[in-house]
Amino acid sequence: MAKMLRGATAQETHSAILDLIRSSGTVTRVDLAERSGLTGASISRVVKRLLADGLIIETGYGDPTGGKRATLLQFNPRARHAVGISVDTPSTTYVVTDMSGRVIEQVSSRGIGKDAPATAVRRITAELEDLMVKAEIEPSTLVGVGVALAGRQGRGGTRLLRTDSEKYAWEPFAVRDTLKAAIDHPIVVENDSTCAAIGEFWAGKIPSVNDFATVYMAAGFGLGLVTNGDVYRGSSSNVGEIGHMVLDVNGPMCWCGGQGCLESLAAPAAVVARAGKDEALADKLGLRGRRLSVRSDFAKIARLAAAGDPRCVELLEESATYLAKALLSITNLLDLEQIILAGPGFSEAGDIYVRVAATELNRLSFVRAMHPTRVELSKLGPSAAALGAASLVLHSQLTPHQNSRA
Amino acid sequence: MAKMLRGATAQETHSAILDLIRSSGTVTRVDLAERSGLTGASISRVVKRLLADGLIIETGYGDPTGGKRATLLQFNPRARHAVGISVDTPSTTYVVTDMSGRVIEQVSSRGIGKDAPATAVRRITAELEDLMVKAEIEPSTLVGVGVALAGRQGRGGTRLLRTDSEKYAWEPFAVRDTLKAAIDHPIVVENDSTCAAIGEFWAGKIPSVNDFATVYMAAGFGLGLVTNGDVYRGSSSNVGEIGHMVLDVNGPMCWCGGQGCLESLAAPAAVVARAGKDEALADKLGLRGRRLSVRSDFAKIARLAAAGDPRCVELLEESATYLAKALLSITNLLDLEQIILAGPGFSEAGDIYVRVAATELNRLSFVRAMHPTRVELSKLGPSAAALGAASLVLHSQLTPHQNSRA
DNA sequence: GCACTTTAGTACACAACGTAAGGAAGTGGC
DNA sequence: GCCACTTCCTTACGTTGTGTACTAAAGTGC
Repeated sequence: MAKMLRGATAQETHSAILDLIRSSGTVTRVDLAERSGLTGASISRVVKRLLADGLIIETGYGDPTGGKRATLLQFNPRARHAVGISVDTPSTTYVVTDMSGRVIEQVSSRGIGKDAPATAVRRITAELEDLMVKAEIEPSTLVGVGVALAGRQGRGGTRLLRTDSEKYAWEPFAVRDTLKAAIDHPIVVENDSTCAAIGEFWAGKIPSVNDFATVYMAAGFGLGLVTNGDVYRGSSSNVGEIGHMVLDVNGPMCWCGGQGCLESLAAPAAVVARAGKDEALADKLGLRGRRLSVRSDFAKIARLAAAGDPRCVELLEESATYLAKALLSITNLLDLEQIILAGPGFSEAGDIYVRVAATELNRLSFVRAMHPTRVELSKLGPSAAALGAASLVLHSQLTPHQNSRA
Repeated sequence: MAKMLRGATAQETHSAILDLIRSSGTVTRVDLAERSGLTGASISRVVKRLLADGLIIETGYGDPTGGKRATLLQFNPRARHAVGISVDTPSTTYVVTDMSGRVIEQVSSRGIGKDAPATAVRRITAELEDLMVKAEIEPSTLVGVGVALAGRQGRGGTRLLRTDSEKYAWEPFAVRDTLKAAIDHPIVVENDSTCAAIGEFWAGKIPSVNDFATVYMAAGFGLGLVTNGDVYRGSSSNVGEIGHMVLDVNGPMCWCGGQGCLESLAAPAAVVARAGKDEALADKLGLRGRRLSVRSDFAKIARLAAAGDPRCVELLEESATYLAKALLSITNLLDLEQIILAGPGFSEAGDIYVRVAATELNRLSFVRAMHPTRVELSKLGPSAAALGAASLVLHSQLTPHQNSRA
């Protein structure tokens, strides 16, 4: 057991106040005192320091209320920067953000495909350095680098789940140490769904909800959890493997060895497979006689559904119904107030998933009598994971908890 | 937002150190300094205070190690007491414990049955006062009273789920305020599965696992979560409603409105119903032509199964398999290290459930490559919830977090 | 213009922890 | 038996961060 006790250090108080300023937009010192529970005197001291560090700025005076007008304080997003990288099979996305989570620069390159881990990491390192130069980021203003990937934390470090249409393999993937050696900044590695969750919390400005989940759909499903405003990691940082929740004990076999898993019933591959069995639809989509990427076929179906094609809508509603059942179970289990749908899988026809899930939750959730459970699409778009990875870094810098092995 | 910042107050530090002493059995001041991260000087101060309060005692000297021998410190469990009450339809259980969670006095009375809430609470209050006198508890040594019940926290306070064989009803049940008026001590109300979880953590001495769940089976299923050594409550203290997890999307209708819920497939009522359809078994159990308590019939089946009756074993294995699927989903979702089965439902043939669940988790869980997920029966017996309610009070007293609205 | 309000900052007290130093109790060498 | 050394524990004092009380600054309204 390392250090287990520590008073509210300057560091913690400073970041807590900074976080208050950030999330409030524009505030006065008096507001801060009220909301933080600290006295005006303490706020004065902390604010003085934050101003000196350039992390906040004074931006004028508030409306008169019968006395001296208050000085308005604002977060200064451009004082520091963060980088987020989403590593996935079809593509790698790099994002540079300021401290408000706003994207300053964004670059995509080809995914890691079938590259050996060492090769892939080397390329990522090089591309990251190029990006830093291109975005003209003063190295001293870089808070850290976050990496989102479809992987898990194992005993021997990070392991990546590589999906190759039909094949699934876990591979060791030492991103952290390699990047650490190349650039002298904190590196945080986290799985993509967790990144999406924290990104939503941070950049998506979830309105005052502290317990929510983000469902991330790419090749499969993942769930990221934010509880009490902090990432929930579980006993070994492998939270959120919902792809293999059992939804039909007598259902079809899944590659994981189970039966009736969410993934085998509702993931893009399942939808595409069903489409392939429908001759008319398969012709329409050009599926016959070839083997293309599941993800692009799924995107095609989703686009047709969004355009109103009844058969495609039906296919997605089927997938959405399975997902809704899983979300119902999860909501009952964790008493969630809000669920966000994020990731490339929802980018074309996420509305269908939102509608089906919201209906199901309002009809059957156990907590619906106490509070509603909202279901919404992510506003971050397909780069939610990369943006989330950057947010994770911001989060560790701007919130008082020490929440990452950085 | 109330107070959000505060340094490690004396209160917090004292309880953290006290908790260290309790969980260590016998320690020296030097041990405490090492494990807490505090310096010897600070430990001296805190220990002096704990000794003065009678919460710990000096019990001799350690082995010589080439210098002055260390003074051994021990937790003094009898310095304070806690009361736990489990409120359920068939019976009410009262437990008085010392601070180590050891039961000093235990009393059962008839359950609340069909009593009106006000009547039931009045009786509970009276019985509690009798118990206090009988157990000869000095009021000043009582830390507080914990209440476990199959209910939820609603907008209007606690609500109780009353099961009457076939009928289910939510009733307002103002335990807290009524008890508060009768005795001048902190009252903590929590649902039975959460109580069982924290009781297991506290009195069951879970060996150094901080993330685990307790499944509580009575009339239905509930799940209590302990994460980072603290109770996880979710957004409105209604965590753990696993009874209506969807396990079979095409399964039988459930009273909740859903289909294929865990409860309708695996709860005691489902097992008894299946037994009733087996003519030979129904005769053997004396089920025919009468309508008795589901719980006592289930207990009878479980006893026969424990004795080896093949048909009864089969019935319980079926129920256990459904539960195992639910636990598999939950383990994948939350990355659990340990699952404890507790409550009256497991008291006769819990072994069968343990065996089936452990097999399933080791075969299919996603985290099994990283760490095993152990499944064990509670060592607390059928009064797990009551003991847990008492533990909840101890927990709030002995751990540095303020974790209950007491 | 003067009383009052509200904001912001200063001076000092208090609480909790760390550092440094020393006393207390024991071991082992000569 | 004396002395050097080790380990445990306490006391005295410094540091840090917060609260309280007071004051200065800036504005409003009769």
